[in-house]
Amino acid sequence: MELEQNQLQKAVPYYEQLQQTLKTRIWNGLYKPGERIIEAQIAKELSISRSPVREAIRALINEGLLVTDEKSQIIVYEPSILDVKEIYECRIALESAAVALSAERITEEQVSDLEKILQETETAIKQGDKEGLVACNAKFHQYIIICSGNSRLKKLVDDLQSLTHFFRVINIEGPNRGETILKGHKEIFEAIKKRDPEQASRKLADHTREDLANIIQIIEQKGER
Amino acid sequence: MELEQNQLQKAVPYYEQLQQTLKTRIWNGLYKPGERIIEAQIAKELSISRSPVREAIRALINEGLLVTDEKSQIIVYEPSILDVKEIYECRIALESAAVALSAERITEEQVSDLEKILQETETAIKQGDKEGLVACNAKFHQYIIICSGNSRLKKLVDDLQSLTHFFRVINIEGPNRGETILKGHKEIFEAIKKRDPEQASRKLADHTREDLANIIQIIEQKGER
DNA sequence: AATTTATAACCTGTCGACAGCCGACATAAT
DNA sequence: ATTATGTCGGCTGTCGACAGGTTATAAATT
Repeated sequence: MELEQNQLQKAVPYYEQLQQTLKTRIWNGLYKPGERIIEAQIAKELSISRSPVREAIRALINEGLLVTDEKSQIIVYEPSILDVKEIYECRIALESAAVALSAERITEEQVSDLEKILQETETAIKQGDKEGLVACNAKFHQYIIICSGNSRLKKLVDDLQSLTHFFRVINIEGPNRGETILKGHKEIFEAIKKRDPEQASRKLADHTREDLANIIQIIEQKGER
Repeated sequence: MELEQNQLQKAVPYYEQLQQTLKTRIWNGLYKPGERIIEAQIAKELSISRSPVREAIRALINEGLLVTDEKSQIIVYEPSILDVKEIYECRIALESAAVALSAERITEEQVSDLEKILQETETAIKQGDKEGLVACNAKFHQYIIICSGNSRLKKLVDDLQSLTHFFRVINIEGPNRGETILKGHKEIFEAIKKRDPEQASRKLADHTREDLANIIQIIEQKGER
């Protein structure tokens, strides 16, 4: 039967589950940016000991979603404009290199997978499905990295991913964002399909810089109110 | 008086000290690649409890110097040729982006700092000081990242740094390596000095690819014996 | 001798406890 | 009233202990 698991999985340790839990709590704004996080408090809330909580927190610090201040207190990551710029510079460095590799190495099958993602994106836009759009956006970028065939590159991008998530959510705000993003993706896709690393790389960098500009504008706009 | 410290420093926690200790042990080959590492064992050896050891190990896993296998056993990182290639692709992506930024943003003072590093390198070569050469090489690359002014970019490169260390040591083996490396660095330096991001980026990528080719050759050579 | 079974040794994930440090609040001194 | 002193509570870093799952070792069976 379909539901059957063909292989038992070892119990997922608390600290891993917790890492996921905390991550979504942060993403969903349950913990506010700048808010202090306390090991013992979370441990008590979930009726587990501090050890797994500690490990989960350490992992999230590595992901950048939590930050330690001078007094080794732990607070939730607070995006700043400077930081957005830095993160996007990193993404451009990593992803434009990745897409160049992908354009060289991608298989026919992967090309059609990519195309499928673009179609999904189109559907999401038509239905006004914002969450779906964010997901498709992430999926497109992620799949390109996978096609590069470099697992370390993928890991580096994934590490940035937790932070990028914030901005992806912001990024779909603004006039005609869905269409603009899709257009950018299509151009990147075409360059990959033509196996033109140089162009793919440039298109991706342009596209990402455009995202960045949009995000900054929205943040500044919000700040004014 | 001069010796007076104007500010007390908080004690460095065990887990941080230990992280450093373990790192150098791995670098120095005290723990062999592929060798298994056991929390309790290290804890006992150093007469501390498992908690700080655990945290140090987790940190090193993040750096890539330790790896968990399927049974969540912990073993020392084992460089492979595929891996070297992947890591160097990542370095090229990150560092060539960084050097482009540096060429745009570098200050006069930083330019002369960089030049000083090149002079040190020259001295190290003349004196046949291999360790000094490795250090200078690392210093040069690192300082370029700093000049880019992007702290996240720096962190990403630093993360790779722990692994890169292995290969830097290998890289100075081979005929005329010191001179070749220095020549590459000088070219990069000149491009930065001219504030030519495009050229700096290209020179760095070429230089790094050359390092990679050399490293691979040496590794393969060793394998044959 | 080869294979199975039964123990024993080991390791990781988790727990509860304690010490030292820091800040908050309260109380005392000028 | 303001500054100084003292106490309390909270939080992090560290400790030792235990449970459950694995692996290795030794005994038993064929």
